[in-house]
Amino acid sequence: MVSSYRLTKQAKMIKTDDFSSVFSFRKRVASEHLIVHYLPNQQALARLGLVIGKKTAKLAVSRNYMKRVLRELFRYKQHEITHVDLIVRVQKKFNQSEFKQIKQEFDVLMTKLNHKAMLNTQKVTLAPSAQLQERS
RNA sequence: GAAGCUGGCUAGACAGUCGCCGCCUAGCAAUAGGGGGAGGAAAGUCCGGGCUGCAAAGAGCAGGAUGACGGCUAACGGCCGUACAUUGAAAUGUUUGCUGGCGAAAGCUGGCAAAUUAUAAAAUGCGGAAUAGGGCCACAGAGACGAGUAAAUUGCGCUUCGGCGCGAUGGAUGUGAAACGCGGUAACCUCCAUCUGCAGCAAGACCAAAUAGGCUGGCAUUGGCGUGGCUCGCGCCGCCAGCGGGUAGGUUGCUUGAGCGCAUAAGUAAUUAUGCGCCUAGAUGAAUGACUGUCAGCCUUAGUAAUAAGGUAUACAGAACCCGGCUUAUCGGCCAGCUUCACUU
RNA sequence: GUCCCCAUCGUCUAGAGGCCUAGGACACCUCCCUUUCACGGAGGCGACCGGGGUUCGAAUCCCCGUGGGGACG
Repeated sequence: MVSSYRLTKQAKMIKTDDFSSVFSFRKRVASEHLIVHYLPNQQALARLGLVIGKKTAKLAVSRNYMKRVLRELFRYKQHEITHVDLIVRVQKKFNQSEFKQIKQEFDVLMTKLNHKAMLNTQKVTLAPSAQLQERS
């Protein structure tokens, strides 16, 4: 167990290529407010990308709040998540009164994802074509 | 004290745990310590500037903006003062009606309702055009700015004595406006005065990497491009269109500025001058968050009240080069001032 | 961030101050035609994005907002 709960810059996903590769992997888990896309990566940590469109919340304040909350939740859980690239999409907007529900949803999603990703990594190691796709 | 207004300030506070983004110090580094970290509107992008590039942006036209008068300002379509117009209180006054008390009566004194005038504080709006010119004015009406009509009165002339012709007058119908007053409309064109070159930090500068100096078609020094309206001027020398291909990294611009606070002086005020003190965000897939406790706040319940218990985590909303305004959104709280009325001394 | 554009029945649109109680097409509703449906015919329902201003009079002109869309190095 790593002692620090720091969120480093390496754990952030920035480039468009990363985002599109995760989306093209076409695996996801969802709850009422959130959709999480994921792709197992070769690095020693989990990486996070956030997508919150103007459609879900019109105000910049609420969009920024949602980003902060999701980043915070990821920060607490980052060492319990297997090494995947995550993209969290917000499907339905939430505010401060719904924080506890969001936290619960996030935890449930992460345990689900860990479970699924374990299965997937086994498949990936078996199938060489998926590795090729990842290298490209 | 009540009513109606105007202006300003603030935008929950404190403590703790885990984190985010710059800066400074130490360190090879990991990291550690210190200190800082959203707003009054950061918003809309409606105006005005600074700054940067285009020639130090140079001339003219076109286009655009503004418009009482005076002032303030870096500038403004902003602000302040004055004048004019419109609006503006059941608080007061006045009138009318109903009704009560006191009184022999004259009368005095209330209550309710309705109507209405004048206004206060305050809010909103503002150029000229019979005398520069053009356009438009539906319906109604004889007639919409050229002219010209029926009845009435009256003057003159003619008369077959029934009237007819010409001129003048005020008035009628209908109209937003009128019987000639050279109307109304310039938030229709235009004219007058003042201002105005264009683009915007994705401006611009530097570094690195890569591509290219390819192909096809067209025009070519009386030409083309750069200033994205035009002409001249100035600068550069191939240019334009299509096809194909390649980048879309980093540093800087980047926060000390028409800056903020206090005091004094000038001015009715906006504002200005002087002195002293202070440094107050600089992200770039975009930093301020989450949780806990106490006290405020709000809601509900109990209680005459003080208060107690429970809940809610709190308006509008997040800097992106920087300022001055305007407009729009907004839960509350505090302070100051103005007007009218009532009461006390 | 900066710079632009648009808004009219449920949909696509016409409308350059008075002819607008806003026209047309498709859609919807009712009736007729048909044994019935479709086609066709007749009628109806239904809108100027919101608020101010200019004007005698605004869908139209001016200002402020709301919503939607676009472009960039």
